[in-house]
Amino acid sequence: MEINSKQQNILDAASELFAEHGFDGASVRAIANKAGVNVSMISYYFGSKEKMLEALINNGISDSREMMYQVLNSDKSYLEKVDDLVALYIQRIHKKHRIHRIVNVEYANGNRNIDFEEIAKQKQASFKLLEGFIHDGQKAGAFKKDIEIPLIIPSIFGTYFYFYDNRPYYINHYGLNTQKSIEEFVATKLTTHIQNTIKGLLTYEK
Amino acid sequence: MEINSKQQNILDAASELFAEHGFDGASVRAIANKAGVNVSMISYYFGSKEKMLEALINNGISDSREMMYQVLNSDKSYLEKVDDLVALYIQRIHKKHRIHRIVNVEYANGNRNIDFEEIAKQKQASFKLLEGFIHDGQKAGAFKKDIEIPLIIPSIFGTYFYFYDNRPYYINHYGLNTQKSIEEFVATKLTTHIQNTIKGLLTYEK
DNA sequence: AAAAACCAAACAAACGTTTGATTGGTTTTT
DNA sequence: AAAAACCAATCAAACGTTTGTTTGGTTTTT
Repeated sequence: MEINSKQQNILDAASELFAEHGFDGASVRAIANKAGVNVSMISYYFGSKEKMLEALINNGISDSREMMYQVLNSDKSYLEKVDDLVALYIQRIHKKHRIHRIVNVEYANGNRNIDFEEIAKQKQASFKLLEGFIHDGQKAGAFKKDIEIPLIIPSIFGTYFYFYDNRPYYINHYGLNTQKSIEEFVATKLTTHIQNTIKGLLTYEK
Repeated sequence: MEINSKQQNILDAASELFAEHGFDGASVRAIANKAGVNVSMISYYFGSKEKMLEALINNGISDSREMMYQVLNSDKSYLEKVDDLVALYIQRIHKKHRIHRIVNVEYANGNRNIDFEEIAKQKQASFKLLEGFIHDGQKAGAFKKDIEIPLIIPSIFGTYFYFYDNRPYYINHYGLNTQKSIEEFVATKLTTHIQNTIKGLLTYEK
């Protein structure tokens, strides 16, 4: 499905309102209003509210394998690659945090009949890449044995999302008054924290 | 506000449906139906749907300081205390994961006018305890310097929630076919993973 | 002039809430 | 101790509003 600029306006508005209020909490009228179009345009362009959500998801998620390859095939050390990988993950998820949030919620409750197969495939492929990298690092002696690899992604993305969900608290705690200062915090302190967490996990021996 | 058994039935039903479908996605009729009461009982007992949510939250969240004291005042080593602390966190959050999920969502979007002050106070007190513990461990040389302490909680809770949100994936990956096997996985592999993550974070030197 | 884009209005369905009546049991008055 | 008053609990029905979607017609683009 190709998306023209007006359709993109609608998807952008929907993305913001879905992320903020949830699918059920964001009415088509509110979305149309925010996008500056007539309510009926949503059905006209997408068929229904639910299909609009599907279009939103399919348009928003992009493959990350290409960029992972670049990181993994550099000539840096294993631990430096961990840093780069985490930074890449956070950067990508933060850029599209609204859509990731929506996908997460809708995937978790499974109420909408949306096809998540394509996303599941990408996740699986991305995981295989990560798994191979960890195994290589273990063989090379850079990482310890006994790592629960499937739980690494939750540690990275989960930390980010929990931080983001509790933004009001951290904005107050760190004095992040502008959008820019939040961006900076994510790119620096939060990213560094997660990098240290993962490097610690991969090297920590009881 | 004191809660009788019938009111508790309603809150239990609401807890399940809110966690599954979100506040807007769970209708009062569905909740009343699940609880086996008449629709009007919700307004009758709680005043409104939103006030029921407030009662649900206030009744569900319990103070964790007492149990934290016990862990922190034991005669174990710093790293053993980290293990105990993480296990305590996960155990408590998992026991009431529905309510924690709801609180997280509603706190994040801030659409409902619910008073989160009491919860914020508990979080802050709990954080101060953790912060003191980390500082002590740093002085004792058990933990490294330069730890972003406010981000430790996101690393613990975030990992758990991301895992829980993506249950379908992990159920398939680990073959967790029964509720019991999920409970066991959370108490063993997931808890161990998070313990290792935090211990790694606290001791990892670049 | 045919096709695509757009819109105000209307639609049935679902929403949270309120209503007025009824119940069964307790308290107060006679 | 019988009669009257009272009460919380419960219910089906209806309230006004909002929901997502469709309609029929107009405007704009090709």
